[in-house]
Amino acid sequence: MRALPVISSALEGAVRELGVEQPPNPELIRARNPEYGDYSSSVAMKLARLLRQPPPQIAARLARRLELEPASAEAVGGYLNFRLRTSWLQALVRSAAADEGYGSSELGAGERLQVEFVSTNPTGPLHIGHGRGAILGDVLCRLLDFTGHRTEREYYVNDYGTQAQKFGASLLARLRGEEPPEGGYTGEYVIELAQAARRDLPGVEARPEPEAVAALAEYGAARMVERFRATLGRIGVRYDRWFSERSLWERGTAPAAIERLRQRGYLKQAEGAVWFAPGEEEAGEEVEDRVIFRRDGSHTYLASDIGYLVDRFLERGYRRVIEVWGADHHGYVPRMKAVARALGIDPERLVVILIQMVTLKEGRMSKRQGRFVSLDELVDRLGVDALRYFYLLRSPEAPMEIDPALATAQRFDNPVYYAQYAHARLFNVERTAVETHPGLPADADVSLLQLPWELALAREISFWPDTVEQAARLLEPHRLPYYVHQLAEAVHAFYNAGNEDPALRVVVPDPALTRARLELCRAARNTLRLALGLMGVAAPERM
RNA sequence: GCGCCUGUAGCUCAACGGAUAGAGCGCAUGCCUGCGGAGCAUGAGGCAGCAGGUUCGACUCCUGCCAGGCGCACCA
Repeated sequence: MRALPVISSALEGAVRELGVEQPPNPELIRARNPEYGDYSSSVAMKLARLLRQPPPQIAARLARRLELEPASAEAVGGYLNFRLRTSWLQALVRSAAADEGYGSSELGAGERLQVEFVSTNPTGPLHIGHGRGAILGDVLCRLLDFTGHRTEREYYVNDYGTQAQKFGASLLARLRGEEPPEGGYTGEYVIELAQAARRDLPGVEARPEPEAVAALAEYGAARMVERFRATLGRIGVRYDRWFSERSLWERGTAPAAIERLRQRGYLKQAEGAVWFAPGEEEAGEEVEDRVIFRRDGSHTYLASDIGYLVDRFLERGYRRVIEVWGADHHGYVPRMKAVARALGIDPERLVVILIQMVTLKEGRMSKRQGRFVSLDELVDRLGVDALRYFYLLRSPEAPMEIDPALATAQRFDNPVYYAQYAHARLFNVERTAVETHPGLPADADVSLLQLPWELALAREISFWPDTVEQAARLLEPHRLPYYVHQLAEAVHAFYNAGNEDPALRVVVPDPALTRARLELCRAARNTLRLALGLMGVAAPERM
C-alpha cells in the first residue's frame, strides 16, 4: 500500500485534464510542516505562466478534480496539499503489520548489477576509510536487492601487479632479516607475515630471488585476503566473489581486451611503452594518454582494468556496475569512462560513487594519524551496530570525522540504541499484551486507532516505502538512519502517552482496543526490523 | 597552475528548486513504585563562507572570489 504513486499519477492526470500536453513533473514532496498535510505539490505555480492564470486558481481547479482514496487534496494559496485519510492510515497499519517485505518493490525489474567495493590492495591492513566503503557498499546491495535488483557483491583483489611484487620482495627481505627494499612495505604486519611464511613456506628464502618473490607475493596476498575476509565478516559484510586480478591474465581476458582496443585504433607505441590513446570523442574528460605496458614490458593497473571492464560488461553482462571508490581515486573516473567508450560500452553503465575521506580526531597530543587506525580497532571500540550506524549517517560526499573518545564515551547515548530500544520496547509490549489477554482476537479492528499519536505513528510507517525507493534510486543509503530515527521517535511518543494516562496504553482492559493498538505496534516493529535490517544493524527483542 | 569534493546551530552532520532550514551530541528546565526512564516534554542557540546572477520562489542551479580536504605516474 502506497499513497505517493497514487497521488502522483492522479495529479498528473488532473493536470492533463486542464489541457496541458506535457505536464511538468508533479514533484510531490513530503510536507515539511504538518499544517500543510503530508504531501504537497507546487505544480500550480509552474503552470501559472503556461495557463495564464494565477496559481491559487489553478491549484483550486486541480483540487476539485482530485477525489482520492489515500488522501484529501486542498488548495492553499498556490500550493496543493494532500492529507492522508484516517481510514487509509488504519488500513495501512494492518497491511504493514502483515507484510514481511513491507517496502520492498520491483523498482529494479530484475536488473542484474554488480557492486564492487573496498577492493584495497592486499598489501596492508584495512583502515577506517575502508570501513566506510565497506558499509556503504554492503547497504547499497541490501537496498538494491530489496527493490528488485539482482545484485552481486565483488571484491577485486590486486594480486598480480607491481604492488604485489613489492609486497613479496618486502616479505623476502624480512625473511632474510633485512630491511624492505626502496618503496617496499615497512609495517609491523610485514614482519609477522614473514614469520608465518617461514612456517608455511619452509626454505622459500633460499630459492632464486624472482621465484621466491613470486611465491611470497602470492602467499602474502592470500593471507591478507584472509584477514580482510575476517575483518569484513566481523562487521557483517560478505561478498559473492573475491575476484583475482591474476585470473584476468591467466584466462587471457586482459590481453584479449587490450587487443580489442588495438583493433579499434586506441593503442599507440611511444617511448618504448604501449599507451591507451583514446580519440577526442572517447576521451571525454580524460586529458592524457596512459601507459598500459611499461618500457620493461610489465603491465600497469590500467591494463588489468581494461580486462576487468570487458569481463564484467561484455562477458558476465551486468547491466550496471557500481564502484565505490575513495575520493583520492576520483582522477580515474574519466579514465575508466574513456576506456568504456573505447570498448563500445556505454559509460553510463559504469557508476562510480566517491566517498570522501575519513579522519580521526584525536587529542591535541597526538598527530592526526587517522588513516592508520585499523578497522579492527574501531570495531573493538564502537561495536558493530554503532559502527555501521555512524558510517551510514553521512552522505558519501561529506568528509567524515570520527572522534573516538566521544564515540566511546557516548556508547550509551548512541543514536543506534534509540532505535533499537524502540524495537525492544515494542516487543516487550507485545509480550505483556499476550500475558494480560490470553485470548486476544485474531483480527484487529483498526478503526479504533484514532488518537493523534497513533495516527502520527501510522503516517511515519507509511513513509517507509518512499524512503526505500528514494534511497535506492539515488543510491543513497544514508537516508535510512534518518528515517529510522524519525520512526523511533514516533514510537516513543506513542508509547509515552501511556505513561501519562494508563487508559492510553497498548495493554488496556478492553481486548478489542488492546488488539488494535497491538496491530500498530506490530506494524511499527515490522518496519523498524526491516529498516534496521537493511542497515545491517541488529533489531533486538530485549536489551 | 589544473581538476574533484566540502563550507548549514558550540561540535558532528541532514534536507527530489518550494511555505517558518532540521536531527544527534552538548547546554537549560520539567516528568521516575513505569505496557522496562537506554525514554518523554519544553527552551536557548542560524546574516546557510563572501559577492553577484538565473527564477514567481535558491541552502539547493550558474559565475567569480575566500577557506579546508583530495588528486594531477611507466603506484594502485
